[in-house]
Amino acid sequence: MDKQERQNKESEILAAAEQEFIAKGYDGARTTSIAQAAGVTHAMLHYYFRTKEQLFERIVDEKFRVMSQSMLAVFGDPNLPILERIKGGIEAHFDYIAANPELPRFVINEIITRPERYELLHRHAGVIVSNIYDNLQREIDAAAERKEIERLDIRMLFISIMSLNIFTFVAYPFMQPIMGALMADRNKFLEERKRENIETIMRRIKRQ
Amino acid sequence: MDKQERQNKESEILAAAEQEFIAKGYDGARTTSIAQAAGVTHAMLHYYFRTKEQLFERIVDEKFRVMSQSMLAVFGDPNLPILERIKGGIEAHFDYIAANPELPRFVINEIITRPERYELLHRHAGVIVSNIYDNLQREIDAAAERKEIERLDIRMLFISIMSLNIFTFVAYPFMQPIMGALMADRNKFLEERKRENIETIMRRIKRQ
DNA sequence: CTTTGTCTTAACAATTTTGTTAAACAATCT
DNA sequence: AGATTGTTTAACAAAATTGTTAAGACAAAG
Repeated sequence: MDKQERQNKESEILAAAEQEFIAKGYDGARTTSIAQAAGVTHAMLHYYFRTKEQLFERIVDEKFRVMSQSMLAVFGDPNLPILERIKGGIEAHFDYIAANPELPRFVINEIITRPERYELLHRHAGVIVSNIYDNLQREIDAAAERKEIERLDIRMLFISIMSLNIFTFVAYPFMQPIMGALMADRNKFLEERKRENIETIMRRIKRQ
Repeated sequence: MDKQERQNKESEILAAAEQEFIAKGYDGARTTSIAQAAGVTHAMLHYYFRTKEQLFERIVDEKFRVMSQSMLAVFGDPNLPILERIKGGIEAHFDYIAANPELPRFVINEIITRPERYELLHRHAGVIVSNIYDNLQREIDAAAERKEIERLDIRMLFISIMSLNIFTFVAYPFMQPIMGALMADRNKFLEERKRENIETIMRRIKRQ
């Protein structure tokens, strides 16, 4: 067996584990199911990753990283003028979540059911928060001073953007059947929803 | 043993089960832990509720009902003028979730990890959606015709309101430590956040 | 005060699930 | 080839967890 095949097996287990853990959570996931889905015996899974716990950590670390990146995306391109920058940030964040629609729910659940892991995202996110303060808040204050936009707390805006973008995906499965035609075509709905989120935030920002 | 004591035991088990299921999910919950928290032997738990599954269903049914009610609250008091009505709806919904902050996450998880139960909320929520259409959309259209507010799809507005209100609570545990002073005092933050959500939606509605 | 049905306990059974091990097997290096 | 190293398999062990049962305690009703 050559190296490529081995790595292949490892990554097949990881892929199967990701699916299983995201779909069923840590407690609901079964190492035997993961092994079966990956096409290996369950002894092999333990050979490669030792324990369920360790396998899970591999997935969680990866997902926390992606989640942190998605949050960074909200802050957009610093070279653009403030309104363009925020608009681009919303769009980038939306697209990021669209590419990983199950990410937020997984991460939030993980944090709530196992708070000890908290700190990992905390460390990642700590950097983000510094960014918000040191850069964007100043810029917003300046623009507000020039009467271009409303005076506001970037953290509140950040929460609003995350709310609007993330909820769309987290709640999709249970909103879809009660929304009729609006959500029947997923791609069309997501396009409309993205526009709606941008519009909502832009109106919150612009001076009336 | 009289009836009251019996009912007491039953409701103690239910209370303990609610806590455990919400905190750890179905798979993570342990019937022995529930029994212990309720102060009964685990055989008693099985005597009263037969299986873990049946005990869980009792909790889920209750939570689905509360969730449906909270969604209805969004539509506010039909006797008020449209802007007042929507503002009141946002506020009522926010307060509803504030009183049951773990409800949305629990319900969404339940639906996603066990889609077969889907239909329950679907049936409940179907009624809601009829309400939206037959009443509020008409009223909004009329107000838009009179140039009082923007023309918009009530379903999109509904999603936005739910997003802003629910995300606040679902994400609280992982936003709190990265938000510093803003979220340090929970009650103060929730008040500010409620105002912010109302402001955000009102600006989306009002004609510019 | 006996009968009836309900409640309680403790021990146990069945199953599921994670994890281990020893031996077979394959690949690689000298 | 022979030794060494790493991989795979099948069977097994250990633990946890849900659920059952038999025997008896207890309260309520006749």
